[in-house]
Parts: sequence; C-alpha cells; structure tokens
Amino acid sequence: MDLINRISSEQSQFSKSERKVAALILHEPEQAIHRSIASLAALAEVSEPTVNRFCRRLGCKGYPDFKLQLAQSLAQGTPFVNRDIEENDNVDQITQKIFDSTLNALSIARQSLDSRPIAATVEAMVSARKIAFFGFGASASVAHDAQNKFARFDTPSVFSDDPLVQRMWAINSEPNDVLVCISHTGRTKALCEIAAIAHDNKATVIGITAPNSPLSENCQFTVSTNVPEDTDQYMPMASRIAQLVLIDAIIAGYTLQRGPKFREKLARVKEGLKGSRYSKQTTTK
Amino acid sequence: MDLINRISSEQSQFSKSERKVAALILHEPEQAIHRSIASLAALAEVSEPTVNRFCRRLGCKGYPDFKLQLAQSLAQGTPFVNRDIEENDNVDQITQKIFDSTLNALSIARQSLDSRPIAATVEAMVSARKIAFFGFGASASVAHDAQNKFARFDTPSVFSDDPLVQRMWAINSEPNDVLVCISHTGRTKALCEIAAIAHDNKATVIGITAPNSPLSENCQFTVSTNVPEDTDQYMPMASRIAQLVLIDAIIAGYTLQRGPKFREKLARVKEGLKGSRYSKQTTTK
DNA sequence: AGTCTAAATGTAGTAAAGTTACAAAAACAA
DNA sequence: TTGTTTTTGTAACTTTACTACATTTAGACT
Repeated sequence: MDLINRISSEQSQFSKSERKVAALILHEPEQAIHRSIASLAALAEVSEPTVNRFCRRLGCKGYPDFKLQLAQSLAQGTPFVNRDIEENDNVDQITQKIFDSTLNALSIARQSLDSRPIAATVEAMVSARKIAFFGFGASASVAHDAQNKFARFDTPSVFSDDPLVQRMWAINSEPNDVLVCISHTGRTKALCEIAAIAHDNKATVIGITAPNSPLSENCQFTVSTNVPEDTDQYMPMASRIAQLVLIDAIIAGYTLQRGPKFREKLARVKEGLKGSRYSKQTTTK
Repeated sequence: MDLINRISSEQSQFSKSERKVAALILHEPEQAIHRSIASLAALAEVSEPTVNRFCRRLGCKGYPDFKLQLAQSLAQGTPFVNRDIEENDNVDQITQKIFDSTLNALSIARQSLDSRPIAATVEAMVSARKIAFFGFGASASVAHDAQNKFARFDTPSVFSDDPLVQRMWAINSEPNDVLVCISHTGRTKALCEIAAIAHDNKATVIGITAPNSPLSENCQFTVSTNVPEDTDQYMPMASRIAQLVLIDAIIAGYTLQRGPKFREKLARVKEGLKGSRYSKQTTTK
C-alpha cells in the first residue's frame, strides 16, 4: 500500500507524539516534503528524534528516505481510488470522482486481462463470414458501438437489441459465423437463449461477459474484464467502459492482422466520410 | 513537463560533465534517488558541485530537491503514455497499449474539464419535459448509451440515429425540451441542421462536442472533453470513452440532484429488472 | 497510594550530507 | 601565442540528520 494511506491506517500503532507528526503530514503532505526534519519537528511540537522514529516505524530508512517515499506517494496523485459520491458533493466533485473511479477500474481491468481469449477472438473474426453483436440494456450500446466500428470493415456485421431479430440471426447462423454476446452479468435470459441457438448451429459464439456465468457456458470462449464493484449501484458504469476498451483492443488486433492492404481500404472509408462533414476551413471562429 | 523527460530533452544545454550526470541518471534513475550527492558524483566521475550545478540548471533548489522531483517523476510510472501500436505487436501488447492510451486520454480529459457547462446540463435535465440524445456513427452508440441510462428515469427520453426521426423530434420540440447532440468533430452536417431546428424552437440544445465547432454554435452550451489526438487514425476511440464517462458524471449529478426519493424509484427499477435474469443461485458452474 | 518498570520523549553531541567561495584547468577567440 | 571566458574541481563551511544517553511519563503491581 502507498505511504499516505499507510500513515492514516496505521495511526493506532503510533504513540502520542508520533500521532502529532502523522496529523501534520496528512493535513498538508505537500509542504512536509519540503521541510527539514528540524522544521517539521518544531511545527509538530515534538523533538527531531521523534520524527525520525516515526519515519522508521513506517519502514523507512530515515527522514530523507521518508520524504522520498512521501513524494512518490503524492506524485501518484489521488491514485484513482474508488471514491464514493456523497450527498452534498458539487458537480465538479462528482465529475472528478466518476472519472477517478473509471480510471481506477480501467487500470485494474488492464492488469487482470487474459490475452488468450482476445487473441482467439481476433482470430475468429478475421476468418468470419459474418459477425453479429448482440446485447440488451446497457450492453446494447456496447454492441452498437462494436458493430459501428466493424461497419468500416468488409466483413458483414450486424447489431441488434431486438430479441426476435437476434433469434432469426441465430437460427440462420452457420459455422464460421461469429456471434459476440455482450452482457455484464452474463445472466440475461434472452441473450443466453440466443447464444444457445447459435451454439447449436456451430457458430462461433464469443462472450464478453462474466466468467462462469450462464451465458459463458454457451460460448466457445469468454473474454472478461475484471472490474471492481461498480461505483453506481443503479446502473453499470465502469464495467461497460472496460468492455468498450476491450473491443477497441480487439479491433486494433483485427486491423493489424488483416495487413497493410486492409488499412488502405480503411483510409478510403475515412476519406469517404468527409463528405458528411463541414470542412475545417469552413469553421468561422 | 516532467523531470525525466526534461533531462533527456535539454541535454544539449548541458556541459560535458553535466551530460555525464544526465546519462547516468537516465540510465538508472531508480538508483539515483537513493544515492548521496557524493556517491553520485563519484559514479559519474565528476565533482560534487558539478552535480549540484546540474540540479540547479534544471530549476531545482539543490540536490535534495532534485531527488524529490526525480522521485515524483518516477512514481508516475510510465504515465500511460500514448503508445503507438506497431506492425508486429502481439495481441497482448496491443491490448495493453490500447488500455494505456485510453487511460492517458481519460486522465488528461479529467484535468481539463470545465464543470460549469456540466452543472448547467444537469440543471437543464432536471427541469426538462423530455430529453433526446442524437448522434451519428460512433457518437450514435454514445447517444444510445446515454438514453439507456435515462430510460431508468421518469423523464421521457429518446435516442435516435435516424435523421428523419431526429428532424421530426426537433420540429416538435419546445422550450424546456432538452436535446443532447453528440459529435466528436462537431462538423457532422446532418446533426448541425437538427440542432439548428431545435434551437429555433427554443429548446435547450446541449452539445457534447468540440468547442468552437459548427455544431457548438447551435448549442446553448457545449460540454467538451479535451482528449489528446486519438490513437487510432481510422476511428474515434479514446474520445468517445471520455464522452461516455462525461455522461456518467452528468447522470450521477442528475440522480443526486433529484434527491433521495428519486433514488428509491431507481432501486425499484433495478429490482424490476431482476426478472429478466437468471438468479445467482441458479449458477451451476 | 506508592514504588518499580518500561515505554516514550527530549537533549546534546557527532557524523554525514550539501553548499559556497574561490582557484585551477580547459576551451575558445583574437 | 596570449588574453578571456567558461567549465571544473578543491577545500572550507553550513546545514541536516542521526546516535547515545538522560529525563520524563505512563502503566503495573504491591
């Protein structure tokens, strides 16, 4: 754990004078790192050796080492701790906290990724005849996004959040067709049914969902993001962001695997989209 | 800029002996912070004052200050630098890089947010009669996501990526109706037209888009995310993630502003959704 | 309550680290 | 080459941190 957090959590282990030092540092850590041991001791109204002992108790070699670690701890900023939103936070605080939580979740998700199913997904998609992205609720927009990206490619792809459309697609699916099922919980009944149908038809069913879930049992393989408990209790937030980034990674892998000729095509698609936009010159201030 | 980068970029300004010091530090910065000025000088085969002068040239107050800043610079880790994907990266590398770039972009976006238009958006939404989320292409899925969240609320809301549907809505819009236009570039012609129509009808038009863009000129106010140049040259990636998180923040603000009674309602909605899922007990692994 | 013991805190001296002033050496220009 | 400027190092000095020991304080036991 990082030094600042340790100071606040191990307060009980400190002696009375040491707690004075701890309080001072927690109150204004920024200034502490620019003070000498003498001036810090004076400010805390304790003696210099007390400060030194305080540092040692935290496992530092001495005061300079403590300053170094404190500086590092501070440099990490507020290290994207999952900060809960409170009743009377203002909009700025809420925004910062939501961003922090998301950054935190993404950072954790990144560390706990298993690249094998991702590689397998890229592989399956490169050789797919057609690809479908299905999901409901919040996952529908994730599926929507994924399909949107694939619309730039030459492999036919569809998105749907309509159970009947999904069912029809699943019934008509064949080997070499890829079905990507997106669900945070992996427990959405309707989606499990669709996955089962496609699976029976020997289509490649890929789950972007929770491992060991009912949905993942109907999938050839499952790509999952290990996201910490979602900030908002009422709707998925960070988890779907992680799914989106995961899909970005899959797409990047796909694009690369397809080779340089393919990227030329993409450039042409991009060029073609320009007609739908106002050109940059037109921008009047 | 951060200290390590400055050392490597300002090398030309250093004298010969100072360059020795710079080389040593760049080579193994970790060990440098644990050395005294004497031992560092010996290792670099220069005198102590040379090291001290080196520190001052970088704007530090002295050697201890330099160590502090160096430590902070290191603590930020590889601060999610925008790492470009290369031809023969494997899937794991690609995934890590995509996550890194996204984290980097989000982190920058967080720092450069202006909370005023966000607060205004929350305000407008709380008192809205109905809310629409419109966007095309990649922004369509962002709008889709936003509407999905609002579907849990009691204010009527719609999403559309159909220009005709959008136009009809805009024509029928009135004061107190909110239209959220989402576009990364702010130059999508079709969306600008819709925004203009709604604007003429005195609806509250909010842009989640680039500032000073054609779209933003038809918006009452614009919420923008300052995202660094997108990683992927062919499609927006990080930018839309930032937009999504921004929308999360707006929704969190909205939920809070509506008060505790409202959150009871949300809990009921959540409870009601359970029927669509397999319960946790059912999970036979 | 009083005394003993152990822990906590402070004092003062010492060692180490960093800084300054100045002199020597090197690089450059005329 | 010689004078000038810049760079580098030496040595004295100041500041900072640490150690050993003395004092105080708090707690335990009679």
